Amino acid sequence: MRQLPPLNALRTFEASARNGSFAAAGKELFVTASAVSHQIKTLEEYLGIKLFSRSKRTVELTPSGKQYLVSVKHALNEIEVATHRLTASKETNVVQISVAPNFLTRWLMPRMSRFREMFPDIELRISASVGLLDFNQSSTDMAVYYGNGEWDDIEVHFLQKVMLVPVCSPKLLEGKHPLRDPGDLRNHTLIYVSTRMWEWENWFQVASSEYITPKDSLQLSSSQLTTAAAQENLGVALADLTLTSREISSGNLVVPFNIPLDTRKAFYLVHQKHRPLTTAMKAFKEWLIAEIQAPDVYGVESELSANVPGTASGSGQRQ
Amino acid sequence: MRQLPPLNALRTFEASARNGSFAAAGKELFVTASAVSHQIKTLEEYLGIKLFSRSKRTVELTPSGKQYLVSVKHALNEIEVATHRLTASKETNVVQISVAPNFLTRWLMPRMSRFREMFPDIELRISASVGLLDFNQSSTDMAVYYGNGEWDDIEVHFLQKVMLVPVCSPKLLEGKHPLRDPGDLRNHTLIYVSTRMWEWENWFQVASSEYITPKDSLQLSSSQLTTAAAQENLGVALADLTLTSREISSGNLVVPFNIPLDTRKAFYLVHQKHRPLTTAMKAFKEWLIAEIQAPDVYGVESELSANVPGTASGSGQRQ
DNA sequence: ACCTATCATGAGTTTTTCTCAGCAGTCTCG
DNA sequence: CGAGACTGCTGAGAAAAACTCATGATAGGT
Repeated sequence: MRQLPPLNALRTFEASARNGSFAAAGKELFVTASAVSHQIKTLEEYLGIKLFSRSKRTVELTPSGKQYLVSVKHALNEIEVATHRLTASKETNVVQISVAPNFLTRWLMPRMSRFREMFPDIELRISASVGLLDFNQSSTDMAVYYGNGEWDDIEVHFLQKVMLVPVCSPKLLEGKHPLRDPGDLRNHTLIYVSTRMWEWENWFQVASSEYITPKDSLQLSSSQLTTAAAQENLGVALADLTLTSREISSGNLVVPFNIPLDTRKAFYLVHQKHRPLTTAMKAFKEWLIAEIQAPDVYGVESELSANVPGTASGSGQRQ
Repeated sequence: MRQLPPLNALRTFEASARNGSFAAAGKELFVTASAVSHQIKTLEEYLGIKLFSRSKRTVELTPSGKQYLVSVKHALNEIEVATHRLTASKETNVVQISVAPNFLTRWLMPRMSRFREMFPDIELRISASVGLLDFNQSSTDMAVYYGNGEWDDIEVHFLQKVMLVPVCSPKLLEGKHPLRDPGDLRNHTLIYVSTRMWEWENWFQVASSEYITPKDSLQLSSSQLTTAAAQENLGVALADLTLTSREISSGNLVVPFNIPLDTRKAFYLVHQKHRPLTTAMKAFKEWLIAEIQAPDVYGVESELSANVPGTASGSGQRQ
């Protein structure tokens, strides 16, 4: 048997806290400020704890109130999302997708137009976000995660491995410090993603070379920025081969050493378990899977051979 | 502005679903079955969706109802836990702890009496559980997790690394297939934890030996069982040195090769972020940290040398 | 100093929720 | 087979909860 507080009072509490005022909360709930005051009083009496500290003109949450609000907000939000999901037509043609930023800008965005051609009726609402999300707390339908694929309580579908290779601007190769073997990197700036400092170290291991302390190093917060920095001739970064295929084939980036580091991480398409997919969701999922298995439009593989050591300097002519 | 369904009706809905009957739900809520019926009807009208399918004598959840129930239950549970946490005296001397099974039985249990001596007033309520838990959904105060320490939104405190070494019964060494170097393991049964099949392979890598296909293999579901199986002379298992120190020093288990595999995983003490700890919680946390740093009571380190290759057969005399 | 905004409180009103009574269907057991 | 025990639905009236209004108090802005 459950022991629950007066639930309607919780709704009033949450609105009051959010608005920072009983009067404002009353307006939102279409009742008078007096009604709000009564409700809060009831709740406080039930709990035996003051949730707001009153200073005759303004109200402010007490520490207990703040703590309680977090959970109440979370719970009400879940109810709201669940109710909306239930009420919303089963056959909407809108799909809300949250995508790992790098995958979004370098893979999905360039292919969006192809999806829209195939499914002009389906509206994709895309947002970028790192890390996991709680499907019970957001109205997001599906997501593209970056990681090792080990997540609980969600349906996971493998999309694509992430293999890192060093990339740099073609100009870098024209400088006085050539890149003939991995050890030559000591004369260059290594660009790190600050949360994944170990990647360069691992790469040197794979390249059967000792880890070198680079001339300079540059730390940036995301792989998007490191790739951009490499392109701006700021040094050498580690980037995924597939995701940078456009820059490589256009000659904006070159691969001085075609030695890939297997990060053991990948991109995955995920969605809620036990949830029947709408037609639109199914269409997106199937398109994504088919598209990712299709041969690369930009033909990296063939181009790449022109950018590996030996012929690398030749590719610099374009830029 | 929020768009919430009638919240009291949700409480009734949840109780009805849980009890599988309006009458039973009524009893639980101290109202008549009629009141329950009215409430459910109101909710269904609000949603525009039937939650129960009525068959004139019994009610059953519709698919939509089932789906909705999951979220409603989750949300109400969170409210209940939060309310209870708020209401409960700030200075209770009860601490609820969820502990990884292997750590519980092999480390915490043997030391519990020491804690009780030091803090006779504090009552520990301990349960074993694998994987993560949601502190917003359970009244657990703290937990000991096994993993890589990368968890979001919780306070994490490192306790102890997990280093795996092969262990077996001393009798095994007396058999006709001695264990002189890792390759000799091909003549024995290797015991695996079924969810962590790769550990043996990694160990052979560390032991600079090729991965061998063992004579037999045995898969068990937890490291508790694999250790027990090794002790029962069923083969060779990988076990954590610290956690099996008692068995090793008592001679029930021996370490044929003192080559540890660093699993990169460890035990961590975790609790909610931003939550002020009670005195009892602080006491347990500090005791645990101090205890884990204290020199091992069973003096494994000194004993161990007697159980490594060369002198290993000698340790078999005890058992 | 005065006007306005905000909140508390208690009495009275409105709205919501609950009970009761009656009806109907179904399962059980003698 | 049929009476009795359950279970659920419904509508009307009763009970409870929620809301409004009036009043008072206090603080901030002008």
